[in-house]
Amino acid sequence: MRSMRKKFPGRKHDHEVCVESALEQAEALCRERGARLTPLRKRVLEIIWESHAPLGAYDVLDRMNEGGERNAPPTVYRTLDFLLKHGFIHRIESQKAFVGCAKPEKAHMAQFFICRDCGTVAETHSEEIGEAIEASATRAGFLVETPVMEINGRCQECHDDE
Amino acid sequence: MRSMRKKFPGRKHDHEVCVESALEQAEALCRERGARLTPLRKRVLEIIWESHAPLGAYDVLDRMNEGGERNAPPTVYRTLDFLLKHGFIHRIESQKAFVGCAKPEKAHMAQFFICRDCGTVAETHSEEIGEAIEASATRAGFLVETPVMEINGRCQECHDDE
DNA sequence: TTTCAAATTGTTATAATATAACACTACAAT
DNA sequence: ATTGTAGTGTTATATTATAACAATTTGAAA
Repeated sequence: MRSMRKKFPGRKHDHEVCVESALEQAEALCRERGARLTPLRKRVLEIIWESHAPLGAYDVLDRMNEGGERNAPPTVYRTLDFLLKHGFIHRIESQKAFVGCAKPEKAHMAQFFICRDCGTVAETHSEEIGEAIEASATRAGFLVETPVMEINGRCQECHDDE
Repeated sequence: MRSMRKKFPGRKHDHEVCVESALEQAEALCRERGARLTPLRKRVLEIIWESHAPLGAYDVLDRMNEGGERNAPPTVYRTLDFLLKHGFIHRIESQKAFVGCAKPEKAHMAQFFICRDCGTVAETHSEEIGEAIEASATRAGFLVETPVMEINGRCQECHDDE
């Protein structure tokens, strides 16, 4: 079944649908939670979702200010904090950059596969990895809270290209 | 077998032995590789090994300059790059900090268990986790190169303390 | 509706982390 | 001794992130 391989957001998936659905999910979750997805926050989320490659805080800021606005760093960092807190985005530690979250509805242990060529990040939620980590942690007497798993390498499309 | 639990560097393990052995290993590997463990590099490695908690670049710099020296940031960053390249230290991405490597002899996929209370980092090399990641990567058509696994939580000693 | 408290956003300044660029020195091989 | 390379010193600056406080907006109570 070829399509099973396609965990990675392909080069020509319908990205508009992808963004719209992310924004709608965020709206719905904010409504549920009594949080406010203000125009500023919605705009930042939209900017981050413009691609599946992580975007640095100052890149987001530049995009926000393209129309001549004068937003300053604290504005973007505060907004990113809000989006992080609600699980709408993730921070990719190894890149100091932010990417949309594919499963914002509940906190979860995620793995990020990051392609060094195209920069695309795919998020997975493997039970198997989760269990392996728990097992390893237990042996060390360790209580897992927030694991960071960023697996750098090359995606199918990029190594097909050579 | 109680001692099996002790993957974590305990509060009272013999840390001098720990540091000395790390320095000796680095010396030996440099000899093998025709690399030079200069006094500067040795000193930085020693500083990083002073504890099992990761140390920021500027903390290292401060330690280097305690005797009135005037080393500047590029000096420490260059030295850290050398130590990273040879696998003598790791960078903990989620903390922008550096910690000694327990297995410098060859490149390896490692997991870091990081205690949020005492800051201690324990390095493990679980086959099981490695295999789970490879399996997940294969399903996504992904070629793993350098995974970053930083598992934040609490170590045994710290949650025993409450 | 008015008013108030809390949340959000704006603004200025600065902290913390990291690198570029170029000068100088030490060392090892001829 | 000469010379090329690796290592170190030095100055300046880039990049990422936050502190502190002011102004504004908002939603709900009075």
